[in-house]
Amino acid sequence: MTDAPTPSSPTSPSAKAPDASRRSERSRRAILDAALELVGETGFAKLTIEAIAARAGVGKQTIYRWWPSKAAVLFEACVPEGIDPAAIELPDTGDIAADLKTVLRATVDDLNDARLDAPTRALTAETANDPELGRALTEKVLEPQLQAYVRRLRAAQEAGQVDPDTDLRIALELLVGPLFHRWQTRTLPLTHAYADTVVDLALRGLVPRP
Amino acid sequence: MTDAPTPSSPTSPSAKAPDASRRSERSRRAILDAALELVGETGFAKLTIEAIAARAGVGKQTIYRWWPSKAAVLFEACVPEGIDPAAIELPDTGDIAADLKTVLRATVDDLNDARLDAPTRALTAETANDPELGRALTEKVLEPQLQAYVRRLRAAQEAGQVDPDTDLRIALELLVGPLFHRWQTRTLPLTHAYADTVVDLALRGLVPRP
DNA sequence: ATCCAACGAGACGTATCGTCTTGTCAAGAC
DNA sequence: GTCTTGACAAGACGATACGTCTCGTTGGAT
Repeated sequence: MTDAPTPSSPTSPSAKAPDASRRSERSRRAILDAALELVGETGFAKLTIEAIAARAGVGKQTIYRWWPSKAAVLFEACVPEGIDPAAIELPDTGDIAADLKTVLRATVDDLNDARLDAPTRALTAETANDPELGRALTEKVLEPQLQAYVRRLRAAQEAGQVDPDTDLRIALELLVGPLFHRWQTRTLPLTHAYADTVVDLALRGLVPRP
Repeated sequence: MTDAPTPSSPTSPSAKAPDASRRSERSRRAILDAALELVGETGFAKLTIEAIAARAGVGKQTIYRWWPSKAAVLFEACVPEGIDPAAIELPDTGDIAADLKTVLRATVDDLNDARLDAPTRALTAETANDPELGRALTEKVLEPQLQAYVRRLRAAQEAGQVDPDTDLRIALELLVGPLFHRWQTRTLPLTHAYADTVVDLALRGLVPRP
């Protein structure tokens, strides 16, 4: 925690400092691919660092050197690094209800996709034990998407389709919260019809009062 | 649920059938108490069967004999068996908005209570890897509460405070979904003010149209 | 061309798993 | 009152995965 490996950087909080410029991209990709394969085959609970290393044809140390946990590996495998948070944009046809239905239907499709569902559930669950992962997931994935909702809702607000006094952050949660709740609890199926109804109900609460 | 301990049932799918009538209630309580203590001290991830057994002064086999997983132990420790699902009732003062705010504020307080927060998060997370636990949690804890919401909303519907065409199951999710979303993602704090705003926004979408 | 840290491989000690064995004990059977 | 039975506490056991640590080897930086 307190020692600096290279004398040039005494402020480094972490113990060692591997040289990223010498890192093997080939090994990195093999590790991420192996992790994705294995999590699909055996699930996250049975996923082990040793199995990832074996499948990737890689020494265990190479994994431990660059990632703090198997969750971090899977996170990087699922979330491409080079996404620009500001580039995420919701459609804007001028009809807020139609646009929200389009987006929430797409979200429903994603959550029903087995390939995305398993890793997403695993990572979401792991945030309960791994606050650092939770922060990364929120910052890199969740918040950029939520901010896109806020921007779209603000446009609707300026167009007079949403009550000007409404807190858009809460408005957004009124839309995605129910979807998220059903997905997490598996109480009832996630369908396009459900997404549409949520939008209709939420919007009736968001439109300006006469 | 379906097995008979006496050898008269050869169709029992499981291997053995321990005799529940000879079970030691003393050991059972010691195990549940130890599990609760340890999960508070070290968290669910570091909770082990061996540690529970040691703390409880119990042989490991006694745990393996009666519970399938550490999650099942914690579940039983958190959820008293003798609760009547139908006995859960939301307040009904005739004012649906006030009643919902009362209940959601109480839920906020529960979720902010560290003693309840840790085990609840652990169990919720574990459902991603343990479908059986998820089913038990839904059936014994979640659904009884959600049904209480539905009953209260139906009363409001019959009193003309909620649109008669509204699907009450989705209405309920519009209320609890946002709370649940904030709790899970830890994006923003859960406050009474937030609960109130959610109720106001949701209800404006649920009131009958003029 | 040289250097050196990352690399693949895997040995190592530790921790926990879930099963199995042993002797003790209390409740029901006789 | 004695006998039988099965849960119990304790812990040995082999298996598995952890995270650290050598080993040579190798490929990118200079």
